[in-house]
Amino acid sequence: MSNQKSPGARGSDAVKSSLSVEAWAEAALDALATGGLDAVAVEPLARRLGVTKGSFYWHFPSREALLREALKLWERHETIDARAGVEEMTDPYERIVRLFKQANSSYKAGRLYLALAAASDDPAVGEVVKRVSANRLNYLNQCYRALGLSELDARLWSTFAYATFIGNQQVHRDTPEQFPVDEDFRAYFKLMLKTLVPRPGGPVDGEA
Amino acid sequence: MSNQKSPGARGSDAVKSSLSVEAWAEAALDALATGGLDAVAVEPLARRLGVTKGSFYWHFPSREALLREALKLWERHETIDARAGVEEMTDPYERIVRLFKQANSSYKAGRLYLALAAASDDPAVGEVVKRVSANRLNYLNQCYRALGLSELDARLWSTFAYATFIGNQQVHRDTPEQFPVDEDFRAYFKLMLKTLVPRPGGPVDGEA
DNA sequence: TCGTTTCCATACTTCAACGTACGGGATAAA
DNA sequence: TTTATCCCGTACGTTGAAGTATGGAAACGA
Repeated sequence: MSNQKSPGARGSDAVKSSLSVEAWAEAALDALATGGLDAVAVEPLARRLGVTKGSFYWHFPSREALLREALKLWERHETIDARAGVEEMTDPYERIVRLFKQANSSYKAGRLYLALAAASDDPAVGEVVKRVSANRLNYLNQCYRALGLSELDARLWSTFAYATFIGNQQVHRDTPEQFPVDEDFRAYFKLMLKTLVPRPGGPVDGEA
Repeated sequence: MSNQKSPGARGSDAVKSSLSVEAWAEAALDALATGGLDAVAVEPLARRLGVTKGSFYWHFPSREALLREALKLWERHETIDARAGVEEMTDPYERIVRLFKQANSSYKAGRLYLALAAASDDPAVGEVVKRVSANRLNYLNQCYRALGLSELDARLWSTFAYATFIGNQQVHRDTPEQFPVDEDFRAYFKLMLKTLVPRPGGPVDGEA
C-alpha cells in the first residue's frame, strides 16, 4: 500500500479514502465471481467504475495489492458472516440446521468461493482459500462433536456435509437446469438434513 | 480445422498427423488441469512440446480450434471411460458402488473437471461441461431408479450423491490436509456408501 | 486569497501472447 | 534427379493490459 491517511483533511476518520479502496476491492470480488481471476484487471475494472488507471494507481501500488485487499475483504466477510445468526443457537442440532440453511441461501457467495478456489494456483489466493475452508471444516466439526459424535465420526460427518454443500454450489452453477427448485428443492433440502445430521439419540453409526 | 488428410503419403491411415493433433489436445488438457484456461496458450504449449508456433498453426487455424479439439477429447474420455467397467455390472447396487469407487479413484480427472467448470464463462467450455455433467446426473438417476426408487426420489438422491462427490474433489483439492486418508478414507468411503445408497429392501425414505 | 494536498486523466513504455508471411529442410512420387 | 507436399522455424505486425510520469482540477487550511 502507498499513501492513504487523511482523505478529507486532518485525521477526520479516514473513511472516504478507505471506502474508495474498499470499493475497488468490492469491484475486484465482483469481477472474480463472474470472470475469474484474470477478470481482476486494472483497466477493465477502471472502465467499469467509470475512471481510469490514474485513479487505481493512486490507491494501490500494483494489481497484486488489489488482490491482497480483495482477499482480505473476502476472508473477513466469510468469517464474520458465517458466524452471524449461528452462534446464538444453543441447541447443537438447530445450529447445524441453521448453518445448512445459510450455506444454501447465498448463491453469490458460492460463486465467489468457487471462483477463488479455481484460482488457487495463485499462492496468495490458495493460502486464503485454504484458511477459510479449514475454518469452516473445523467449525462444522465442533458442531458435530457437540451432537455427541466421537472425534473420528465428527470429522467424517463434517467432511461429508461440507463436501455435499460445496458440491451443491458446483452442480447448481454448472447444471442449473438439473438442480431442484421450489417444491423439489425443499424436499431435497429435507433429505439432506435428515441424512447428514444424525438426530441426537438416534443411531450413531459407529463402524460396520 | 485446416489441412490434415494424408500424413505419411496417400491414404495410409491418417494416424501420424491425427496423433499430432491429439498430442496438442492432450497437452492442452494437461495445461488446463494445472493452470486453468489461460494456460491453454499457443506459445507456452509450443515451448512445452519443444516446438514453435509454426508447428501449431499448421495443425490448427487458431487457439480456439485447439480448445474445441481438447474439449472434444475430454468429452469422449468422460463419456467412454465413465461407462467402462460399470455397464457389465448387472446388480444395480453393485453398479452404483462401482461408480462411486471409480469417481473417487481418478484425482487427475477430478482436477480437470474442476478446471473446466471454473472456465464455464467461455461459452464453448460451458456447453461441454453442461453436457457432461447432465450426462453423469442422468446416468446416476437411472441407477437409482433401477434400485426401485420413484422418479422424484431418484432425482433427489442422484443429485445428492453427485454433489457429494464433486464436493469431495473440491475439498480434496482445496484442503488436502483436512481430507481423510488411508484408514480414515476407507471409513469415510464406507460412511458415504452406507448413507447415499439405500440398500434394496431397506427403508425407502418417502417424505417426512 | 494563496498554497497545499487529494484524486484522477493523459500519454508513454514494456511485455506477452495471438496471428501471419515466408522460407527451408525432409521425404516421397515421377 | 526433379518436383511437390509435409512439417516446422523465424521474423514481423497487432492487441491488451501492467506500470510510470506528469499535469491539472477541485477542495481544504492558512
